Amino acid sequence: MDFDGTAAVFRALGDVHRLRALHFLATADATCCSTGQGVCTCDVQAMLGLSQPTTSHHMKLLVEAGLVTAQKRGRWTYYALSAHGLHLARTAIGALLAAAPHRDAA
Amino acid sequence: MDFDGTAAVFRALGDVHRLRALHFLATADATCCSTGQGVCTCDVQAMLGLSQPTTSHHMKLLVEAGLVTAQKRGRWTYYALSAHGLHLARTAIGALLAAAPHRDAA
DNA sequence: CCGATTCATCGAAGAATGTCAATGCGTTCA
DNA sequence: TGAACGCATTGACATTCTTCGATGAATCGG
Repeated sequence: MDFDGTAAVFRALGDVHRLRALHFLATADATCCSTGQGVCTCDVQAMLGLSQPTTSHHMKLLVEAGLVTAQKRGRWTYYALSAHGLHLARTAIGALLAAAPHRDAA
Repeated sequence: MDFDGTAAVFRALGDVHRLRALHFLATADATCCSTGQGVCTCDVQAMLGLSQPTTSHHMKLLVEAGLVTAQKRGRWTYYALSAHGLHLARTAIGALLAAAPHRDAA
């Protein structure tokens, strides 16, 4: 098991703003930014209410963790969820959950 | 969605030593410590190679995150996985993964 | 071209985290 | 009762993280 890589993914998930950004990417339709082509940095920034550099920093961390893909098109950078890091996380959680006492599985 | 609680769980998961401790709890048989009654702090400490206070600190964080239960029996504190936090984490991952593009072309 | 726009990077300040040595607390055993 | 044991807490320190303002790089419109 790749503890270092898995811990890095969880560390990226362990921030409220990043978690909110991921949830936003999961539920946003394409008609957000002025372009209507996807979710760009300014959309995430407006949703989070953080400064632009901070938003950019968080998105970079998510990309590095393999949770998000970034695609630069013209002036805008569009983000989308990536299954890479999410799979890593789910595998680890699943392995632990399989060994956990599933008594009150609520 | 409870972003704060979920982020707290992920933050607890985002450390190599804590991840290793969880994996240890998931795979350890009861014949570890001198007592043979379960996994105690000294077992985790020996496995991690950290100091006793640091180990205790990590285990406390895991308990607070709902990932581990602690039971004090005599002189020893026995730990076990808890489904509580793990379910929170899996639900969040599942929601994101359901919205992620699941074409594993790469 | 020139200005405006979108975003990334840099530098710094404050907060949070990981770590250990020293100490305290409860339990067990002689 | 006293000594040893297992563990939690405290205090301190170094590292990392979060955040922002200022600045730089690339792109589009006029």
